[in-house]
Amino acid sequence: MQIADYIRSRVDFPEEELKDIMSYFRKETIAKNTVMLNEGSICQKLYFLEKGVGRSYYLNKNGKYVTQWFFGEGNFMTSLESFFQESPSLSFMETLEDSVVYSITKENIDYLFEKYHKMEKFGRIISIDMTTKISNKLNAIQFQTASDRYNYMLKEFPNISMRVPLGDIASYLGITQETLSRIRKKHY
Amino acid sequence: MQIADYIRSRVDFPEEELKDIMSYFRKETIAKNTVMLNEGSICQKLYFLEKGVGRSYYLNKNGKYVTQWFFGEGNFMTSLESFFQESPSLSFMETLEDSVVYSITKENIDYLFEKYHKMEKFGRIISIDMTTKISNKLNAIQFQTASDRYNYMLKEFPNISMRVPLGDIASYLGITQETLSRIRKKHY
DNA sequence: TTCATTTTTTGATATAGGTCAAAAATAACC
DNA sequence: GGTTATTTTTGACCTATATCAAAAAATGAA
Repeated sequence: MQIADYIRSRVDFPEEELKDIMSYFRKETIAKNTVMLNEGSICQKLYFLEKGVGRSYYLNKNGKYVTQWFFGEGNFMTSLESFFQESPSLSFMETLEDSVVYSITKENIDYLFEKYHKMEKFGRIISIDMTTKISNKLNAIQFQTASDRYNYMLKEFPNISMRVPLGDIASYLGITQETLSRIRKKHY
Repeated sequence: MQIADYIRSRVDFPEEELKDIMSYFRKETIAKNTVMLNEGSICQKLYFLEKGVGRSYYLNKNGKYVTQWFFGEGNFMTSLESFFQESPSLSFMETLEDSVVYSITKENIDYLFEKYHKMEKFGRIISIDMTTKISNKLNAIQFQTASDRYNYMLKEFPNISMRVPLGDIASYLGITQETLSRIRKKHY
């Protein structure tokens, strides 16, 4: 999915505004397993993932890496609070495949928010979408068995579940990798 | 906390804009244990809770009511997707105490979003805040023991934890009420 | 106040999923 | 292509928390 199409699908910008907005995004290619953001540093960019997969994760108090979120094609990828509040990130962010992204800086997106009323609207709509998605995860995690959680994963990230390490998925779902392995076996 | 102060704290509206915005909110008093939104119906209003406590909850597939979120004084209260996407709500919403709220309709808030660029900004900021909060809950729930979860609850909702039924908190935290009761006992 | 209802606590037992350890299967690299 | 490193699977055992049941405490209505 192209970023322009994605934006258009959410807010009907006049074409010349969209063109201007697009000019602030920079295309980048990022190799597999590149850590794009470290814990403690401030997230400098908002990425739109055109191709590839990424995840955010953090180091929990038992010294284990826990996946917080997966990012697939056609989605924005960032550490939301760190980027928007310019605060030290609590999590890491990395690519899990060679990826093609479009990135924009905080400065530029703020400029666009100021410049275009519709850009703010776009920001609001995207944020509400994100809230809904996280809320879905929460509902899945909170009261469901390990195997229900895996079904949620398959539904929410249909084309990611088979492309990323099992351990990353297990920690995302709050179960151990051994348990996930056994679930997959039953699942055939 | 007054709603005007809350809005001011997030975005610096010119006073006359704020005044106009305020005029679209209607003060309401809602008695304890009033169901404000039913599962399946479309959430008609966004509420700002000036006084009282509320919660949203849903009926899970085992026929149990599960608290999804608590709303305390000085916060907005709504079913986000239902209100903004005008879709049937997946959850119920109720007051847990006699409450004083300021409400606004979807139609009016959309009008204000269109009218004031800064209103869109306010909407965006609020949504990001909400995402952060949900994300905090998720991190607490996902990998922590029952007792850690209760500590999260105390921290996130300091002045709510002692005002609402134990069973409502237990389901919010994804544990049984018996377990929560035992935790509270140890807690001294 | 008293009685009925709801909520919370306590006790006994069961179980889903965790932990630890090692084997098997894949993937990465010279 | 063979060797090493990484990831996944399998097995045996354990523990935190669920479940079920019933007593105690708190709340509310008349």
